[in-house]
Amino acid sequence: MPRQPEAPKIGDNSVNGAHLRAFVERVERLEEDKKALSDDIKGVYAEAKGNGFDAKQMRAVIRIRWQDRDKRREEQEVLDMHLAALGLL
Amino acid sequence: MPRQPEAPKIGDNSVNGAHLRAFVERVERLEEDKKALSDDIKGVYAEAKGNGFDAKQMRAVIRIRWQDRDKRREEQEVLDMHLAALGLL
Amino acid sequence: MPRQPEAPKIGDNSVNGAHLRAFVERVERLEEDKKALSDDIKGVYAEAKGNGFDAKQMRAVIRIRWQDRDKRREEQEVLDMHLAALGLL
Amino acid sequence: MPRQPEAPKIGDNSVNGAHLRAFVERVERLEEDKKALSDDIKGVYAEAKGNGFDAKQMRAVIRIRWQDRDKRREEQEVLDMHLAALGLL
DNA sequence: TGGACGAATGGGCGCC
DNA sequence: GGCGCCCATTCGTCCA
Repeated sequence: MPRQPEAPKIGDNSVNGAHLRAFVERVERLEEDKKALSDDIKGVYAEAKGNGFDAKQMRAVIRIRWQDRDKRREEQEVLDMHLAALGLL
Repeated sequence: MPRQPEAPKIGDNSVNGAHLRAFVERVERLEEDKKALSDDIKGVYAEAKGNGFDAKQMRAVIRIRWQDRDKRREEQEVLDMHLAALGLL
Repeated sequence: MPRQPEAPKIGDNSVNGAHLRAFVERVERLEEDKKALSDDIKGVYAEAKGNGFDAKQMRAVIRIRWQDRDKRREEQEVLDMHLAALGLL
Repeated sequence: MPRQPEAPKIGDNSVNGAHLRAFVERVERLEEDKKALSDDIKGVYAEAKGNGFDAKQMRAVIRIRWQDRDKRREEQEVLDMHLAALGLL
């Protein structure tokens, strides 16, 4: 018998609601922080623009650097997989 | 003559580069924090799921509450405008 | 007066319907071809698996090679942008 | 003794590598074709849009027709099974 | 207003 | 055979 997560039960409404509310509020709080960071980032771009830099260029640079990091990590993974496949890890 | 921000000049390369680098790194730092928050949010959804709540529903709830807040604020603004128009504010 | 694309007019129903149908059928045909390719790809992975290769590893390799190509293209773009910013392009 | 596919052996590296490379390139080729088709599909949607049709609606239509086709096929299968059960097929 | 970006949904896949 | 993860596509939002 598949044990799906308990559906909300009558009688548990209030406690359940409180539980749900807590989760919802945690998410909302985090989302607010996230939005604040987004605004900060925009601010930095605006400041950079005021100093003669182009946002498009900056984004391109950042993307490259990001890809570099990702690529390094992934290459490491591939290497590990190959080593593991050879029984050397 | 409209004074648009100075384009990068040859000869300023090093100082300019340092300047650009600073902006780039500030953005990258903020982006990392933002990503961390995104992950936290996912964590909360996962935890909620483990307690029998559905992420999709939660998102719907959060969207509604968000709209409500916006609506309230807007209504407050309208009210303030009316009061101001009546010289009561 | 903003000229938004003509809304379907009463009386044009049949011609309009024929027009829409033509677009829909073109998309459907292309989607079928695409699905066929997806199946081919699965076939190749299956064949490779039959020869002792692991799909996960292959995917990792392909992803890396793909990133390489992308990265090259993007770096070229960044270079072009920098050159353009210096008035050298 | 169950003959599971040979794991890559040390000493077979080069031939193995060539083999793997062949599979990888076949996949990459197919993926490119697939991407080309995706782009074609986008092109059709763009063209339709230019003729006043909405992509979202078109997608809905296509989805419905797809489901219909599936349903028809399934019903046909059921019918065939019944006919076969009656020795009429 | 169209394009770019991030988030969200749905489907495919392997694991248990 | 169900479950959770991962990827592809799609949808909404923001900026130019």
